Amino acid sequence: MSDGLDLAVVLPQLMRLGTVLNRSQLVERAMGQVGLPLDRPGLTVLITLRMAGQPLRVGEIAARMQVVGPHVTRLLHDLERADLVRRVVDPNDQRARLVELTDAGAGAAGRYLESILGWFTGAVEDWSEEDRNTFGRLLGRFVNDLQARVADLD
Amino acid sequence: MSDGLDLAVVLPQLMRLGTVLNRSQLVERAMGQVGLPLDRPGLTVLITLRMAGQPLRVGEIAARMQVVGPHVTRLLHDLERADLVRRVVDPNDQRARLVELTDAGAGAAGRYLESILGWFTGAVEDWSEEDRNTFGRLLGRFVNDLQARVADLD
DNA sequence: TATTGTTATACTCTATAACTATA
DNA sequence: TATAGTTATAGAGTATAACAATA
Repeated sequence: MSDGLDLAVVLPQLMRLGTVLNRSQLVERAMGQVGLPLDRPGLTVLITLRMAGQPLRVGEIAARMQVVGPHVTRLLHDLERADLVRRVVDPNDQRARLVELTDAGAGAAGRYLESILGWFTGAVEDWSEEDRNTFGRLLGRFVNDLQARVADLD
Repeated sequence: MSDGLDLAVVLPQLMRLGTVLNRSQLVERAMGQVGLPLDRPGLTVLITLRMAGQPLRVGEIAARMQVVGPHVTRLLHDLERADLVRRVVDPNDQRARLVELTDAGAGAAGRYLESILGWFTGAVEDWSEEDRNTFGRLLGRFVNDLQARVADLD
């Protein structure tokens, strides 16, 4: 009932969750369904752009992915060669580049998102609507609290 | 209120959670507090053994970490050189090795766990006890359901 | 012949440092 | 001088393949 007891239960769950999300062949499976082979971080770029709903600067993509700039540059190189994204000069700042999805890229990102969403749907489809809502609310709060603490470390 | 809507909210949260858990300097900070520098997967081995509460075979450690055997062998090499674990032949099977924590290893694992647990404690210390319990319950169910689905893919 | 673990090697992902170009 | 991005290089983490020892 105390904090310590709760956390002793929650922590292993979180570790397992991290493993499930990162190490399972979830992304590879989605690639099979979508039929467009891509490396994982490249797919993350695509999904980041898709969820943003607008072109983003290279630096902004890096910030949202929580990786470092040069890494994104390399990923964009491959995505551009595959004609999934396009780099255009930011009209407001000649130094910056705006990265936008091509039609092919937007389509692929959408299908990937659909595939991954569908996979998660199965995990909660037997839940009551109340449990789903409660879980979504508490999970959001938890992630926010964790992120705030991470931010404090800087 | 529909499945799709819930998931559209939950999925980004999960992605953020994965980032927080993996990419934040959580482990590095714990190392600073504990004062024993270690690489992340090596620490995972230590914690895996500590949570098991008993010596484990190399293969069993790999299974729990969801990595491949040879990788664990390499990690154990370093941990053994640092006198944190010890490999003994399994009396029941001469092929197998039982890996056990040394006193130093058990101490370090305990301090690491304490440090990391303490960090998470802060994230939920303002929550009501009911919310904490509910969250723990639903999170456990969610992870179980996800893992079951992952297992089905094999 | 199947299983446990090890060695050797290669691949994926990400970071750091040095640089170019605009501001 | 500071900022946006790129290029080149290095490092951490993990996988695959080939092998040795025991079952």
